[in-house]
Amino acid sequence: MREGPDIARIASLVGDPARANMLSALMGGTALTASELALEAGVSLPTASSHLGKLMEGGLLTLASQGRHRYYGLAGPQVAGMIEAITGVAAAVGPQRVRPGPRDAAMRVARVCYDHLAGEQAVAMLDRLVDRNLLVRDDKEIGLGPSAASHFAAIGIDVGARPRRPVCRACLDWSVRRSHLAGSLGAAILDKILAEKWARREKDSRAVIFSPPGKQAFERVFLA
Amino acid sequence: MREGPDIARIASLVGDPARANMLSALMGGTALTASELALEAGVSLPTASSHLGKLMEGGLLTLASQGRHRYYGLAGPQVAGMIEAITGVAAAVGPQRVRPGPRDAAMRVARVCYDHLAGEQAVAMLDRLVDRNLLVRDDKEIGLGPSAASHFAAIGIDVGARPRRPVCRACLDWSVRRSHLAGSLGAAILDKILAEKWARREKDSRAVIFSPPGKQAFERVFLA
DNA sequence: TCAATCGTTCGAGCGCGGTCGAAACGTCGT
DNA sequence: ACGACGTTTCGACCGCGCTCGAACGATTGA
Repeated sequence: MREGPDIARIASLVGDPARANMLSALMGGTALTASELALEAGVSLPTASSHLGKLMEGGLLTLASQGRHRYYGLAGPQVAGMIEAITGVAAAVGPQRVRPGPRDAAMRVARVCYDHLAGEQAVAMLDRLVDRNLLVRDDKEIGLGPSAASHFAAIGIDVGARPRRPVCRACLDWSVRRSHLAGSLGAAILDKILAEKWARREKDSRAVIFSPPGKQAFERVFLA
Repeated sequence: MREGPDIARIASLVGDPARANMLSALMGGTALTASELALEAGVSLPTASSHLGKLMEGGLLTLASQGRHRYYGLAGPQVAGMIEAITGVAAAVGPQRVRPGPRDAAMRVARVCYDHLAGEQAVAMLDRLVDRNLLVRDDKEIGLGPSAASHFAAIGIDVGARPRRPVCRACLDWSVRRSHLAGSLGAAILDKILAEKWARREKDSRAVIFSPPGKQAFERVFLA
């Protein structure tokens, strides 16, 4: 009998199919209402509410009440990272009769991870940004290079704009097994990609689909 | 209803207290027998056997039969990483009435992570090895510096000895939130620390306790 | 103030899965 | 060959927790 952090308690929260579906849905990064999550999980509203209560009590979710709507979101990057880690094991261990359908292929190329871009494109982007010395890596921590502020400002991203959270952060990619860029800069870049309509989000999925011209624009700006 | 990797299936495996205890025990890195794991989890032998069967079926464990003993071990680093991630969330989210007892403090300083050293000491060690250019970091991947082979050979570690797995690898530390050194070199260093009796393993725990002279020796060799 | 919508709480049903004792199986000592 | 030990299988018990319908609470807009 060993003690320490109660890992079973956390894991069992994720272990219920309905709750797992809710958490997966929230990995999209946008906070959702109880009704939306009930639909997503395929359970009735009372059942969903009960699950949400448990996830809240477990500290995995945050709640923002706006009028009669109550928006649930992931509690933070650490929780998102855990979900990614579990997803990675599930994907590695369970290719049992689950062929990698077209949607999975799209997910591998580019997808939303909490609030930033993940997948092959995102990993390649971070590599290039480091190569170009716009970012400098030191372990999980990523710093801004000397010319970062002016460079990003030129494409409409103010790296000093959001004080609250670290500007850059590494986040491990479950499909590529290497890091991609998280943090407020990662979030801002995803915002830009969607705002410029370089890519659109697949309905009911985390997949991000680039249009052909959008892909070129993205590569010109971030993979050059 | 979303599909994709069956995260609930994996999480629910970890979600049972008995199985969680077994997995935590296996995070010590050494493979254990069914009886030992039953004792560790506080359940009867038949119950433990049932749990082990499920963990095997889920792909989280490997099995090595040696005579009438059957040794169970974690299936790989990815599984170990997932456990660490869950542990991190549990530790962050559940400081509810669980004060950081003396054992926890020791765990934070140095502990075994699968097969290598983790904790503050391990994080500091990786930092220093990189500073001294004995190792070079590139994302999760860590390479050997130019003088690495001769340096480590001088202290009795052959970095080319184990072909199977990557020599170096970064592993995220749940207490410090930065990376420490995994891979065969990480394992070899832990072996040396224990072989030289610089430190001993706490009974029934992952904690690694340095003796005062052992700590000095360790710091002279790896933190100089 | 009343109706409409969103969400939670209550109560009861019920099935899945954890639990253990007893027995069967397999391997190793002598 | 036999007995001892480690492990798995079988069968039965039992309770936790998921589930939903119905009722209650909350917030908004007319």
